[in-house]
Amino acid sequence: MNIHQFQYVLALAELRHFEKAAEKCFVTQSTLSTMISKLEDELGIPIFDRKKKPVALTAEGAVLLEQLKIVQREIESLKEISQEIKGEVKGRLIISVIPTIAPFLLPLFLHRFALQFPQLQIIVREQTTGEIIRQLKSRDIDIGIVSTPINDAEIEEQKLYHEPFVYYQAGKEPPKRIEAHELNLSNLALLEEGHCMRTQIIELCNYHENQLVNQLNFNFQAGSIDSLLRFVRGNGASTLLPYLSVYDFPKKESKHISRFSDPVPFREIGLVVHRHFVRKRILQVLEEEILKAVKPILPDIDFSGKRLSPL
Amino acid sequence: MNIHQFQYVLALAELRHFEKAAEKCFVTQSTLSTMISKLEDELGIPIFDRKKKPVALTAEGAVLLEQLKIVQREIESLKEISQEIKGEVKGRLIISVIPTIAPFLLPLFLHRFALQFPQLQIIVREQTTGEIIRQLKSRDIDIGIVSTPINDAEIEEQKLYHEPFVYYQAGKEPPKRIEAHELNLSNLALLEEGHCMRTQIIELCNYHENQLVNQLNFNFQAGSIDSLLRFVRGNGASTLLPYLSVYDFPKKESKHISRFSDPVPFREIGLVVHRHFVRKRILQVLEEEILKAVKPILPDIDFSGKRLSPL
DNA sequence: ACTCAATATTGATAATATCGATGAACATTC
DNA sequence: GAATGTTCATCGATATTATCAATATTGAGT
Repeated sequence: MNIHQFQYVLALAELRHFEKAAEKCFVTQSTLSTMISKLEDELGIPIFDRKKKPVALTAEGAVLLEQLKIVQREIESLKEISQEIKGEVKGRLIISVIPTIAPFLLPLFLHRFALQFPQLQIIVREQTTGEIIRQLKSRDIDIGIVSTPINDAEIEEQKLYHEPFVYYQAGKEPPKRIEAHELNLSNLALLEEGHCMRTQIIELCNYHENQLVNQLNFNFQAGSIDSLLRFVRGNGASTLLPYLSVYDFPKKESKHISRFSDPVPFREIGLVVHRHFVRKRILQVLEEEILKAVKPILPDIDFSGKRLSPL
Repeated sequence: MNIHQFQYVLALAELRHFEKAAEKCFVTQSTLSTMISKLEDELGIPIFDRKKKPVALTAEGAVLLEQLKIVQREIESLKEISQEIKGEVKGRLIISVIPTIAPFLLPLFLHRFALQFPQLQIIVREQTTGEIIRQLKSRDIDIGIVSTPINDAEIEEQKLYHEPFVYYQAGKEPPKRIEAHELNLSNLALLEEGHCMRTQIIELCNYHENQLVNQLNFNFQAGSIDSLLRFVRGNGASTLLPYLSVYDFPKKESKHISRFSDPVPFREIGLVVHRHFVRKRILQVLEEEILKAVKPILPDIDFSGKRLSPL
């Protein structure tokens, strides 16, 4: 039993073809075939059914595969820890950010962050919180930037900052300051289902015993803040926006913004990783860079003890 | 990099002596030395400081060792899963039971349980809940039998049964039935600190707003039910006992027992294992055997919805 | 029956884990 | 301070095994 055999099995399970799997592992088909057979013999269980059209996993093989993936990941972690210790940060890092953060936060820090790890291939995606958590658990992505808390035993959270919501009213100019409970909820437009910001805002309204009423006779499914804003402007509607999305609005646009007076509704933004994520240095630098970029921009509000935390 | 190298490092880290570690791994000292060096080279980090009198881990080595242990455990799990699939149950199983359960429950099922797995070497210990949880996490033991719930993300629980407490009064004969709130708390003796049953009983008393008063001018630290009972009898004191500890009392002793009338205070007993415990079949048979042994003995009380759950 | 595609097998070879023997470093003993 | 013992590293030889190229086998489709 050896580590290569594990890789061969994983490759074959993925590609379902001996030659292709062999190629992926940089060995010949004969080697792959022999080594997988040996592992099966040693475990005493056939992992693959070679009679099926494209080779398929046996029922038992599927169970073993799950454990093999775990073993493989832990061995990867071993290497990553070594690199961390040596101060080397190489390889590939996949960061996934929710759509109500990504377009505003990423430009603020990503470039400077990437410069610090020239050997690291950084891939950034945009996904909803649910997708991010799922993929963190399956270890398909490395780091998520979402609205915390998540409260999942498999996920570790690292608080970053609190981001206030602001009120946006198209058409007219709302007052500079507004109370949360006096929100005008007619024509309040929201993001489509699946975005945590939608849920947060609905809960915020319920908390103030405002009833959400959509007076429009049609429904628009906005998947991003940008798209939401276009809709709101085009229809004289209103909405809530996260602070970072409006901080660089041109003067003309700023007139449509109301800040909330105390207590300011806000959301908490944080980094999330799998419990077994080991590249602590990357996480630390990422946190530092984000905070360095965001702190001078965010308004200086004390959110401690405030209950209007997200979700 | 290979699996043997992992074992060599673990053995050396444990024994801190190349020859002894080599012996443990059934190889020569030269092999062990070479292979460990190779792993260190490949990782690029010295794991051991060979200049120290008995070889010592380097600071970095200590970090790597933790991950190596994880890898090793996951590979063990792979083998265990294979054996489970094949219906083979071999190897060693360590079960740890809290002292207020062990002497009464174990004789009821252990023999029959062991018979079902003739190839399994079963080791049973007695430890407090805290020790059991700690050792489950470090994977030094396999299964715990404790009073649940534990509520720990790393621990999985499996409810077994509810066990009522009874009241024991030395010296005189208490009534057959007693209400929880009319407990005579003077001279109520308890187990020493660290036993969950002690905590549970104290909470029970607080719940009924009884104040625990020890009128004796000395203090006895009882570490087991048996020792507690001897103390109680010798001093005309009283105490609460778990049902299984009194169900086979001789007639003369039974007279000192009061059962509680509804709502009966009770504790919940359950199996606990580490999240990554994979020998599901053992767990299932263990549960079956315990329930088979205990169900005919326990009184037929409906505990559903009762709030006096333990701790 | 023939052909093709996919996997298994075979025999040779290269890589490497292991061993026994020996060397080097260092502490202990007389 | 020379001798001895302990402990780990190193070396050359050997056994094991992973790998390869070539070929056989299997099964499905024509």
